[in-house]
Amino acid sequence: MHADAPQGSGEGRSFKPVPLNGICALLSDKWTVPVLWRLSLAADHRLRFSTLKKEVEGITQRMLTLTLRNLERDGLVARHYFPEVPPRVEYELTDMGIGALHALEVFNFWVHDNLHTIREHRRAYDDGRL
Amino acid sequence: MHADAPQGSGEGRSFKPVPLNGICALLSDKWTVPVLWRLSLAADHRLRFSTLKKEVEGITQRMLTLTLRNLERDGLVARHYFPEVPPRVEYELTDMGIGALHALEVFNFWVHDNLHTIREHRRAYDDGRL
DNA sequence: CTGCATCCGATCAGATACTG
DNA sequence: CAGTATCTGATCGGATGCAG
Repeated sequence: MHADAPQGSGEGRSFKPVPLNGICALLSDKWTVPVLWRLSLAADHRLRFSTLKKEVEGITQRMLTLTLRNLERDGLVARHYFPEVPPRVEYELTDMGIGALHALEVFNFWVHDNLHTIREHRRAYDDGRL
Repeated sequence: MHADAPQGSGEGRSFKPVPLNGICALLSDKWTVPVLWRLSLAADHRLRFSTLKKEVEGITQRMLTLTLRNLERDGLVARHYFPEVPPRVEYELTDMGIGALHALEVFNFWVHDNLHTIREHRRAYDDGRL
């Protein structure tokens, strides 16, 4: 556990000052997390393009293609092409992709726990602004 | 520990399907994490506007203002105004702000551990594309 | 089925100038 | 010092049409 890391005191692991920028951009891409998430729910972490398009709420074909390209480029997703007719393509979550999702779990829980409070803050703030 | 959460099996905590969207947007705002981070490094989690502007690498006045407004609105940062001449304003990380940063630690470590691998994947992918 | 190309409106973010 | 206002180029993302 590294519950106190921000202070940078000796915790066995030297704490690098926000390397988040750059790679973090990947996960702020609006569709990357939903896509990774949907893949993680599949039995073998594999889904076809068309399935993803259907089941990732609201994504367009263009955005799904771009998102998958970036994820493939970064090694979070593997692309499997089957030259049949009609063609079939499956996308598979790699081990690193699974790791990324796991690394976001704690944050996910935090959001879940604090969503209500944040919403209230927003309402209070907006009320004072009218 | 909830190392297996994505499958949604009973782990004591019901796993909500990606509530990340919406609030997650906050933290994908490019400047929010750097600003929160810089505040967390201050002795009492407080810094003046001008200090932040100087020490958050590359941020413009406009973006700093907007970022701080959003963080204040969400309750992650508190604004303290001192009506002196010249005016002074301090921004303080709230407990919730500290919590948000902690919730991102695991991801931060993941990025640190995988940055090199991701870069290599990118290079390999880009080479194949020329 | 999968995916690329194009057009186009909406939003983002930098630079600059001005105020209490 | 700590903002606000405006202008503007860049990027994002949706819609549509076409191709292997």
